Amino acid sequence: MPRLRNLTPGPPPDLVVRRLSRFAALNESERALLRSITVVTRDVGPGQSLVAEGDRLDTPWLLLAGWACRMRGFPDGRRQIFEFILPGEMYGLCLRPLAVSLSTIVTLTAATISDAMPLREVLLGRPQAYPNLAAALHCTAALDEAHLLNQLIRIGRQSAFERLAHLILELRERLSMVGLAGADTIPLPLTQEMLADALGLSIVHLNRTLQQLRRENLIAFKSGVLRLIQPDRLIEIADFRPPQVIKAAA
Amino acid sequence: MPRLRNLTPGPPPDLVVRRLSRFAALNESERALLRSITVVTRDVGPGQSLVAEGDRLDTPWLLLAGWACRMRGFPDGRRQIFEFILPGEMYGLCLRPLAVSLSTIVTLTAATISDAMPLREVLLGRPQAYPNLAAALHCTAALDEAHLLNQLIRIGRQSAFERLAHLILELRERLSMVGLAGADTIPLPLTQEMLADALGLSIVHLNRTLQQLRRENLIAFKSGVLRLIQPDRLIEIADFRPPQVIKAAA
DNA sequence: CGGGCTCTTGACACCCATCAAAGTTTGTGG
DNA sequence: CCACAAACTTTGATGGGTGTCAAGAGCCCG
Repeated sequence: MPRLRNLTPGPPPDLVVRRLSRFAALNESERALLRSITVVTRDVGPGQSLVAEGDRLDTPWLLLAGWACRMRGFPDGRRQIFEFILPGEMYGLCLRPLAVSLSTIVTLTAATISDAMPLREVLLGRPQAYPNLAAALHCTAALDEAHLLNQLIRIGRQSAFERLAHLILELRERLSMVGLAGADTIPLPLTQEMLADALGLSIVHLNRTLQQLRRENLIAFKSGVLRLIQPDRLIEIADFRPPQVIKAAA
Repeated sequence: MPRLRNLTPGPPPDLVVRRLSRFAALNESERALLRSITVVTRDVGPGQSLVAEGDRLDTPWLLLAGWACRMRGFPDGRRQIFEFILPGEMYGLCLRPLAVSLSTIVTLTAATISDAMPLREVLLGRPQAYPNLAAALHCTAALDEAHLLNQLIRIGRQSAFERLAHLILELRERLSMVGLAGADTIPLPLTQEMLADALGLSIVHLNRTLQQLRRENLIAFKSGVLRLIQPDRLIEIADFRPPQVIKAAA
């Protein structure tokens, strides 16, 4: 059980509403539905499995606080993190009937989750009753896929230096959607091992790459807070392009 | 325009029916619907773009013959292939409304395609009229996702040797679903550059890795046909596990 | 105050990319 | 049908990016 600072503490604000509002303007009943979901919450420690490979994907969940990831492990201990799940994001939602999870979902830090079953009803049962919410949920699904492709690009065709820069920029963008990113600063409550497992690098090399970014005065990273000193240069280095997920018309 | 042998020629048999029948037992009207789709076809040369990044994903297509891929390119010429699209498989199907393609789809060989718009109707309009077909289509979507995760595992955490073995096994499994794989042989109409772009390797290194597999008497590969000499050893080397996509109940 | 984790550093080996050039196959046109 | 050109494959040499091993330093928690 790794020790981890919990850097997204405090009363869970309207992270989810704030995030989904980026995709579509939600009306009052839609916001109320979302808030009703986040009333009952559950706290989970770090390193806990939330969904196992093979589990039925019949219940969506909201991650209200803390970080998690989708991953898969090898028999020999290697593991690959497919994508991070950030505060305010959703997991376990799949519109296909009888869908089964192809990956394990585990918390990386202490976390707070809540059952979001009503959102499944919204999408499958009566989307027309919550049109904007349905559109927003579709957008988040599209973003998920975009993040997976980003991962492939990073790992397949970028150097360690480029990879790390690219991931940092993606995390900044996603955190800013829920209001957790400062002007040039983001919370990053991950160990270097977790970053390495996501980027397909060894721990040692990730550490050196991190230092290279520091040495070139591109970032600062201390006690779970990362500062982007020259975001524009990072964008250039990583060839970072924000995803083309179109905001659905109202 | 690369020169490429077209190794999946001849009259397009019931590839699609055969493949989807693996996932659910199709009734006669479902099979008839599928066959009606494949009557009107279009031939496309190699290297042709079928879907561009940003295109609306409102029309599904069937690839009746030839190979294609989903990919993304860098400004400097690097490119990453996300997944191959094999004969009998589908592309451009997305159930989300207003969905937009996040990748480019291009043919790798000469190919034959057909418009599969009716399948979209089946899923969105009246799935209960074609229950088995709908279930089968959901399975193919799940498989697609499994292949993406396979890619990430390969590229992120496997050596070149393991990667290539793993990809070969995945291709064998997929080709056998449409009846294109022999007992221990599969068609592989790809240049080494294409394989390299999929596996995140350089052409030269892919070539050497291929030779290593040959030298260790694991495969033979000549003029577009690959023979798996010791499939079991390949499975061991690559830690290959067939996807957990459950066959939906009838 | 002690014991795990985590981060950092150094040394070293090897996997893989790059550059360059020769060899081979395939398709095309005369 | 042959000859040529283009694309593809193979090979060698070399350098650099990353992984591995090992050990020490820092940090947080009990």
